[in-house]
Amino acid sequence: MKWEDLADQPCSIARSVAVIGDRWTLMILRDAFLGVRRFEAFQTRLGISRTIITERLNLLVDEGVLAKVPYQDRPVRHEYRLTPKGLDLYPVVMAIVHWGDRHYAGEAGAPLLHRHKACGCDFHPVMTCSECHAPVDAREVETRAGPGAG
Amino acid sequence: MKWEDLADQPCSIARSVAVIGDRWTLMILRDAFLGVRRFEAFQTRLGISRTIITERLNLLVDEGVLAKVPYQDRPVRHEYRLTPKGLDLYPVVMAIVHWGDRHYAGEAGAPLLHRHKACGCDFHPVMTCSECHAPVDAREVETRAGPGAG
DNA sequence: TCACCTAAGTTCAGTTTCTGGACGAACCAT
DNA sequence: ATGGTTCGTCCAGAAACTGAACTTAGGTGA
Repeated sequence: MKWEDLADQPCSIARSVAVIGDRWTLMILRDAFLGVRRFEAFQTRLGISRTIITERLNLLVDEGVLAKVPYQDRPVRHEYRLTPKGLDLYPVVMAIVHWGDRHYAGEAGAPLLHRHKACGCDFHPVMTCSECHAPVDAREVETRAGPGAG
Repeated sequence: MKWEDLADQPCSIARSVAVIGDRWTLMILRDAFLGVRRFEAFQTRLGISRTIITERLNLLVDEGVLAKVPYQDRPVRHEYRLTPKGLDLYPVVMAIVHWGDRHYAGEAGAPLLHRHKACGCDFHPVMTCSECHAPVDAREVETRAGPGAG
């Protein structure tokens, strides 16, 4: 299998991974959620090849995860903003952050804290069931083919 | 920046992405959560180079995400099982699945359904606040440097 | 007016990584 | 003896990534 074929698999992970599943794309999304919007800022923060920044930003724009919005004319300059589809990735990003916090934080603790404005507390994300609202554990879930299976 | 440097960043996303953040590793984890345990099964299901399977499985074992457990002697054969650290990735995998279900499912619907045994319902994951238990939206969160910041 | 600066790319040679396919090791079944 | 299974390794060629220079379109200061 090749990368391009991932998008055609009857599997939501494969389809998502085809868009967001490489190292630099995930790092770009992290920065986007931290408020980074400009090409130069992504490039400087990540310190990777401009070619890759261009390519990844274009892919995310093509997929509707980011929108390219002009913020000045003469000369035209654009910034990259998360779309609603992009904002929907927040649980993915937070789940990854939380796993890193649990398993790779040093003695000092987590590099970043997240405060939930609604309640005012520092929090970590908890995955709950949409139906009974209880926290869900991997072993309590049964997976089976759905209507969109191949 | 190079891949190896990601693990040394004062950022939980970078550290996590250094381990799980490439296309094939995420696909291997998907299969692991679906019950796949053997080298041949991973290779056949993914249809990618055996070299990559070997390399990725070894990385995941080194990082304690999978454990290499012998299931027979003469000749010794191993299977790869999710460790508790690996099972902690379930929210990451489910968040990715859910994003794919929302934005890439065809007319037919989701390729896979997930039943929460505790309540018996098909569900999707909801990210909630560990403190007030309310669902969390990206715009309700304020991020700031934590004790482990660089 | 001229030199220099910024932002957002593009181009390209050289390096690293990935692929597909063959091969190897250690055993089992017939 | 021949073929099958499982889990790899090895290698040449293809694809992806890197770093550095270059481009475009305009702005700044002297």
